[in-house]
Parts: sequence; C-alpha cells; structure tokens
Amino acid sequence: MRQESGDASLLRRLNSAAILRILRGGEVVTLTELARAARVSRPTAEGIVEDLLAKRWAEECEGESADRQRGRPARRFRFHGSAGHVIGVDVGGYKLLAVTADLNGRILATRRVTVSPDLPADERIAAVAALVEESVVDKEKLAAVAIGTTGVVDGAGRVVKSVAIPGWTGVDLQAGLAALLPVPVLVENDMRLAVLAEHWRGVAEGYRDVVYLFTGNRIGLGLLIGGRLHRGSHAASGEIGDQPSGYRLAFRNVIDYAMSADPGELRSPRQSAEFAVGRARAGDEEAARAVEAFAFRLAEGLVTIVNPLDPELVVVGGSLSQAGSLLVEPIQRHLNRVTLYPPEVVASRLGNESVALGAVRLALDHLDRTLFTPAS
Amino acid sequence: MRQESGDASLLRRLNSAAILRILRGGEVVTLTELARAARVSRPTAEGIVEDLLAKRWAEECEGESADRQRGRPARRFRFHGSAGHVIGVDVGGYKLLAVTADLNGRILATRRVTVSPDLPADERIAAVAALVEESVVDKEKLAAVAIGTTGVVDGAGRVVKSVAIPGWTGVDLQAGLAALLPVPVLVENDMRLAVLAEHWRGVAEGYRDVVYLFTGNRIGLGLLIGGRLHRGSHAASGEIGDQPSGYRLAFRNVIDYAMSADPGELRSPRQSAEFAVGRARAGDEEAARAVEAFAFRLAEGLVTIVNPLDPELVVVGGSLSQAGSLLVEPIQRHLNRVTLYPPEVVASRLGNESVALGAVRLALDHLDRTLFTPAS
DNA sequence: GTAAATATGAAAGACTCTTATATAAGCAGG
DNA sequence: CCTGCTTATATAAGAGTCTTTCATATTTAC
Repeated sequence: MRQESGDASLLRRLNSAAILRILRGGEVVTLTELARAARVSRPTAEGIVEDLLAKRWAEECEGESADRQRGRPARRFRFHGSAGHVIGVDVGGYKLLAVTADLNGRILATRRVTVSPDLPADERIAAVAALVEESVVDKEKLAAVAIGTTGVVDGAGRVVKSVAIPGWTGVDLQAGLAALLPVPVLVENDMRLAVLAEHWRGVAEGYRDVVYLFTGNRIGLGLLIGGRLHRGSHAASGEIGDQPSGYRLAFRNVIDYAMSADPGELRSPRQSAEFAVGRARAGDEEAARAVEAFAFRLAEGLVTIVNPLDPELVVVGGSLSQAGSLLVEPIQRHLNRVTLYPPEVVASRLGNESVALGAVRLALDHLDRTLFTPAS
Repeated sequence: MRQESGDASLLRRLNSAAILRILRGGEVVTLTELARAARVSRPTAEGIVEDLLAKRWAEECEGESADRQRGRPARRFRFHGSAGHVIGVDVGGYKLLAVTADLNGRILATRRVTVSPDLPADERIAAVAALVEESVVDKEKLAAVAIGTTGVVDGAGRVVKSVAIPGWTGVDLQAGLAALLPVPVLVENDMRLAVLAEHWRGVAEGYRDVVYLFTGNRIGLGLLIGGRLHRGSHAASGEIGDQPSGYRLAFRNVIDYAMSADPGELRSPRQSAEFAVGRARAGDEEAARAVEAFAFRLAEGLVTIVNPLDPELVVVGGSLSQAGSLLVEPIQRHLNRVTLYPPEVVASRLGNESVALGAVRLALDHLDRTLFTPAS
C-alpha cells in the first residue's frame, strides 16, 4: 500500500522527483525551463537543482551554450547519466550476453560468451558472475545487475520451472548471484524483458497494450498491459503450457519441410524454422508454404489472446523475428480476418540483444524506483 | 500524465485524501486513531476533519460511545455516506435493472422493468432515464449514474458494436443519457462491470488477477489485471469474437440435449443450457453429460487465456453461475489437468444483480476520483 | 475526593513554497 | 567605451502546512 500522507519534506521529495524526471528525459535544460516544466517557481527549481548537483545526480554544462539569445546566459544542466552503470544479462542455454549501459541507457559495452547447454547450474551462475565482472566499465559506478532467463521466474528471482536449460529448475538465481556480486541483482523471465525492451526502444515504443510473441525453440508470450509488464499471480504469465491451440502444432510444417528437403541434417524446431525461412527467401515455393503454415498456426494461437486482451500491437520477436514479413504478413492477414479489432503486427528489430536490453531497462527501472522516488 | 509537483496546498490535499480514504473504510474512528492511521500529527488530523465536517463529507457521531474506557471520551467521526447517492443500471435486451446506493455502497433501492428486445434505441434510452428517475431516493443527493450494457463500449460511452440488442450498434449512450439526466453519466461494458462487482463484494474480493467468464446467450470475459479493470485499446477486451476455440462450440451439446429431450420447445442457447442444468440437477444422466461437455468446452476456451495471463481466480458468472459446481467442478478439473498453475474456479454468488452492482461501484470509483483526490 | 488516563486546544518553531525586488551578465547601438 | 535593453540569478519577505510541546478538560478507578 502506498503511503498517501506526509509532512513538509514530502513536498521537497515530490518536487525533486519531478525535476529529476525531467532531467532524465535527456535534454539539457535551464533553470527557467525546468521550473516551467515541473510547475514550480524558479527559486524552488534552483534549490532542488543545487541538491541534485551536490548528490551528483545532475551536472552543469559549462561553456558552449547552444543558441545565443540576448540577455544573461542561463546556466544549463543535464542528468548525470554517467554517474552510474547497470548491466543486463541474457542467460540462455547456449550463450550468455551482457550489455553494460549508463543511467541514460547509453550502451557502453556488449560481451557474449558461449556455454555448454549441459553446464551445471552453479557453474552457469559462476559464468554469469564472471561475465558481469568482465563487463564492468567502472567498478565504482556499477549500481545494479538484471538477469533474464528462460522459464518461470518467481518474484524472488527463483527459477521455478525451466525446460530449456537442464538442471535450471529450482535454482535460486537471485540468491546465487547476489552472493557473488556486490550490487542489487534482479531476475526476470526473458520474454517479459524482451517486451520491456521493445517498449523502451523498439517497435512498441509508445504503445500501452502489447502482445509479444517470442519465437525460438519454444513459443511464449510477453504481455504489456496498461503500459506495465504483466507478471501473473505465479509469475508465470506468458507461458503457453500444453494448450491445444495453434502453438503446439506450429512447428510441424517447417519440421516436415526441413526433413524432406534436407534429410541428412538433424534440426531443432527453431533450426527447422530458420532453415525453411532461408529457403523461402531464396525462392523455394514449398518452403514458403511451410513458413506460411507456420505463421498461420502462430496466428491461430494469437487469436485466443488478442481477442480478449484487445492489444494495439503484436510484436513478433525471438530468433524468428528475422523472418520479417514472411511471418508478419500472414499473421496480420489471419488476425484481420478473425479478430474484432485487429492489432498491428510487426517484427522486432532489436535482434538477439532484446532480452539483455530489457534487462538493462529493468535495472534502470529498479534504480528509478529506489533512488529517485521516495527517500532520495 | 499525472501532476508530480505542487505547492504547499498539495500537502493538505494529500493528507485530506488520506484521511478521507480511511473514513471511507466505513469505521467510526476518533481523531487519535485517524492521526495514527494516516501517519499525521493529531492537530493536522483535527484540522482536516474540521474541513471535512464543513464540507459535509464527514459527520460526528453524537452520544453512544461504544466501549467506555477511562479518560476523556474522544469525539468520534465517520464518513457521511448518506451525503450522496449513485445509481447503477444494467441495460439488457429484455430487462433494465437499477440499483440505488449511497456513498458507503449501501443498497437503498432496486427496481427492475422488462422491455421488449425490439425497443428502438432512443426509446430504450428514454426507458433507462425514466427508470433512473423512479429509482432516485433523494433528488438532491444523486451524484452519478453508471450504465452497463452488452457489446463493445468505447471510452466515450458509445456502443460501438452490439449483437445482443438490435439497433444498439452505433448508439451514443453516454450523450443520449447525459442529455436526459442532470448528473454525470458513465457507460461501460457489462462483463467488465460484473468483474468489478465480484472484486468489490463478491467471490473475487482481495484478488488482483481475475478472469471472469460471463455466460448467458453469449460468452465473454471480464479481466481484472493487477487489481485494475482491463479495457483494451479499443475498449473491446473480453470479446471472444469468432475464435476457433472451445467457446464457439460450447453450447452445442446442451442445445442438442434440449432438442432431443424436449423437442417441442424452441430455446435460446442460454435457455438450453439452463434446461440441461435443471434436468441434470434432477438426476438426468444424459443432461449431466451434456452439461459436463458444455463445461469442458468452456474450460478449453479458458485455458487459452488462463495460461498466458496466470490469474489467481476464475469466476463463472452470468446466468449460468446458478449451475454452481455442475459447471465449476469440471472446469476446475480440466484447468488442473492442462494449465501450469491452475487458478481457483468459483461460481459467482451475486446473481443477476452483478452488472448493476458493478455499475454502482464504477460510479463510486468515479466520485472517488473526481471528488476526493486532487482538488476537493 | 484524588490520581491516572485520555482527549482537546493553543502556541511556538521548522520546512517548503511563492511572489517581489534587487543585482549580474551579456548584446546592440551610439 | 558607455548606456540601455534583455534575460538570468540572488535575496528577502510572506504565506501555508506540518510537527512538537505544553496547558487544560473530562472521565474512570480507587
């Protein structure tokens, strides 16, 4: 329950948070502009900015004033984005990917290592910690680390269930990493992070209700509802489970195609789909039909969630987002046919960094909440 | 966008809202209790309560102090619930049902009229206005009216689409009623109001993620997500449309049963289901099988939304909630079998007043927002 | 009747905000 | 180079709200 009352100092915290939020927009602003934007008087804005300068959340831009107007030049301030760093890590079965960013969300470094899918859980955790250590740009500045991984991840950061990574089920990822890292560690399901990334700087920017279809070896959903990530009561939102809809059958056509077109190779569902997409692009009509059937199955599954949720946007993400219009177009066509209000269907353009990017966003959100809002 | 800054008076509004919220809990409280609960000092609480007394939002309880302790008896206050009334109306094809309540949510009156399903839209609107007029307990005190009706109702209170009531599609219900009634008029989809009612004083009290299955002549969903009503981007959330899942086929078995068991009668899907439920209760095994098949179809549809949303609770409402465990038990069984985290399945106990009750709650929420929070 | 307990009321002090006014710093033109 | 205009900064005065503190009022318990 949110605290709804307060003494005089609450006012300062409130106004301080308002000013900070404006600064976090990334613009370089003067005191006058800040005061107007935050709807406070100039002296108030000045006092708050002085506080923020002392706390190093803001910095003054010396020299080069952009556009010379007449009158005394105003002091100009900006958010001190390089005051802190966060790291977001995508922990998959075969690879670990870490993205380091500053508080402005500017990417400072990206590191990727491949790991064996059979790696035991404790070694995998150690590998994540090691990757984080390597990814640190400035040890002093690291403020939070967020991890995205497959499976059902509960609110405390435990992997309740994972089929994709053997031995991952039951692992307390949060505790394991918190013991190895000296900063707050957040853990979240990968699909939810992917939709967070799309909402932050992807195709879902500005949308409030988004269904994210995650494709790869498995199929899952990430739901953004009312501008907020939906986790579900057991943190299992987005899991498809065994439902008898299109999803379960989705891969059949592309697997059949891959097996008949290239019998020698043994392929995972995802590899089969990628293979079929590649051939379809190259002009193979049978491959194109298989991909279209695949898209149709996905769309059939999507309908069951699109109709009741009424989202504005469906994002096709995961490894098959590269298929682009080959998947998007048939899905859009099917949704147009059978839903009351067809949402727009688009492919993710964030590539395979989307989960790590979403983890960065999660870490930044965490800092926003803990640093900037109540106490400060 | 919420206003995030403010001057000194904001503090008073904030604390005032906090005090009022505590009073709205319905308890009779002393100043000391209020001060502690709202986390403000006693003099502050006293000043605010004086304001509220002057504005007639609070009233002092004279005399009968409940439990005599020693010391000077404290003045005791409560929310002045009878200061205002709201009316919630369920507008269906065959009936109009109005529930009048005070600001405490205490029901003051219930009126019901039957109408012809062929009633033209403007006459239906006039009938609603007339029913509201009749339902008024104290003209001075009426503060808001909320309407629930079938179909897709957009944010401005227009009926964008309705199949259940002929001629209802395209009607601007909000404008039509606002012209006839002297108070704010709110319009919302009936299924969403039903879930609001369950969350207020029904089986969903205290739950944050709820799927409400509305049964009647048509099937739809109401979604409570994160403790808030989900409307969807076109206000069409909960509409099932033409999706090829269990829903569409749901009624087949009970219709077949009704036609074979009692060929003379012509029954709507809903009547068929009610007929089968009645026979099943009376011990007819074939009817029981038909009802079970019906429940199974519903469950199949539910799975497609329960898995991705991961709700805590599924409420079976609408006219078939009376079937109780006859529907609930097979649905629960199926969900237990095929979902990762089966939610609890329960039947609504609000009966056919749930939509009107939800409309009352909507009106009360509206008043809370407009009267009690920002300006006041 | 007195002591203890609790509630009320008033005063003083602190914090933050706003408005108003004076001062500083740059540019334009004589 | 100085004056005037314009905009920004700095300072002071005033108002609103909150808290703490202390004195007073009212009831019960013994």
